Amino acid sequence: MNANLKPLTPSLREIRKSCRNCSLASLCLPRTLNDHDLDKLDEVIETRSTLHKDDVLFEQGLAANYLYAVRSGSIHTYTTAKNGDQQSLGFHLAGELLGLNGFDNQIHSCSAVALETTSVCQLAVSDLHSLCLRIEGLQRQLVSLLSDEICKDHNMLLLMARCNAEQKLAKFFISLSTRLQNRGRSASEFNLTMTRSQIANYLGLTDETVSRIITKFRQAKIIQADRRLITILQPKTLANIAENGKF
Amino acid sequence: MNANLKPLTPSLREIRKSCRNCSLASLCLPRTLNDHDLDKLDEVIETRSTLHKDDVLFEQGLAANYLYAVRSGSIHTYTTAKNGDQQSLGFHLAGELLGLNGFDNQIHSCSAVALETTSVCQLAVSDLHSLCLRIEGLQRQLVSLLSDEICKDHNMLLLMARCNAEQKLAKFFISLSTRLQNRGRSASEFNLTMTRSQIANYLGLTDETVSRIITKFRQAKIIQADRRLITILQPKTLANIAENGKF
DNA sequence: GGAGCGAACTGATTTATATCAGTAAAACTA
DNA sequence: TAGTTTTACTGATATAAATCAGTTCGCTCC
Repeated sequence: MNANLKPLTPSLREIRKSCRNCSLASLCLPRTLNDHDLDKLDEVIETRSTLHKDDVLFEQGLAANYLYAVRSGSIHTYTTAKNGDQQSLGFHLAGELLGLNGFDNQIHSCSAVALETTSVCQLAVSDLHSLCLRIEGLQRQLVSLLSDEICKDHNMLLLMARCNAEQKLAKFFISLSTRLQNRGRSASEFNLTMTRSQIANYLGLTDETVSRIITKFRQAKIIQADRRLITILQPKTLANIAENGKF
Repeated sequence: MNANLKPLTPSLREIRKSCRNCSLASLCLPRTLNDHDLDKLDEVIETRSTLHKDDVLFEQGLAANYLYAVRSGSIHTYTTAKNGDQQSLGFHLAGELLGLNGFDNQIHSCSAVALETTSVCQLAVSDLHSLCLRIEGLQRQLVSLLSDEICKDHNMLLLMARCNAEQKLAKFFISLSTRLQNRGRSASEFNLTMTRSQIANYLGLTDETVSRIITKFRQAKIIQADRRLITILQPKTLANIAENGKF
């Protein structure tokens, strides 16, 4: 192959600098942006070098200057209390944003760590603010995103306070399944990138309880669970458990 | 007294239309606003007629067109799940904002009801968006507010998942005390505007547990609690319980 | 290819909180 | 002001999930 020919797949450099070519654009970008606006965005969005498992994206207590979008892989966020207690806050999949808390040159209120080999885009908060003044509708989009995040947190509070362990796990699997499906992945079969302990912490349970519920679901043939590989066999039953807390 | 003299206290009409005269301005307005900017804000901020106990400010499922600030009194927000489960999301005191979720002409994801006679200011979301374009720094302030709200929710998740009943109550009293103090009220003595049931729901507990913990605190002389009137006798012990979960 | 290690699972037991079942005292209301 | 309702509290009991104590299964790494 002639080295002078433009390669069929875009070069790394081109990927780096083009939101237009990114398969995630429809997920993380405002729908209303025109070509000109996209160029403006492209100017300020950077791609971090690849993160490996356990690499830190940002750390609680340090300055929060960027908004991040997961391109591929997955990121775990968690907060640490004064007394050392840790609380998992979320698992962010490809196409999802993070860094929405601790905005505006403030300080990160949680840490973010890669669960696997992961690539992220980042956008300086200061750039974002000036872009909002130049791109019609971007401000509303941003406020909308933040507002959505608050709604998600409220749902999580409902889950924490009012759901039993089975409901929590059912809702967790459904959420993963739905989000993966929206990203064109299988809704019924997927690999978990987090440990049982991390799931337990996220749901306000212990490892043992998570294990037991998974076993219970497996025995009832609602899911298959071979280590990290999950297959949802009865989505309707799972949805029913998520609603009513028993089966 | 001559009726033609300007009254010393501003008329109701003046209060209604002037953020500058509002004692809450320093709490709910951006610090950086100059006189001219304040005039712009005054143009679009409205005051709702007084709400009485149990009056609905907004309802889950309906269009969310306003951002609200509590002028006096207190507001309870809660969300209702599909299966009818209710989860209390917060108690909003004078000077605090609400309506930060379900922004941008979306739909309210929670309901808001007055806990007592309450007066609120409201600002149309559409006005807010155009103001952001006209007032330097307001956009950052708004994003910052939303971002703070997310941090608060994350703290609440930590409380739900990792705190025992005593810790939850201790943190609840400390939060109220701190917020009231910031508003110039007593940090050690205050009247609750919510029932034990509402507190219990908010903290993910039952009424009985809340009653028992309050009794325990009272017997340990950490607080006095005469029905809704709370006096904090040992703030340090309370802070210690909030940290460590036992005393 | 076996040692070592962490992750996942399982069983026995404990415990914190929920649930059930009331009482008492405010707070309405007629 | 008597009657009713709501709110707060208390005791007895039940239970879901935590804790404690392992075992087993995959990996990683010499």
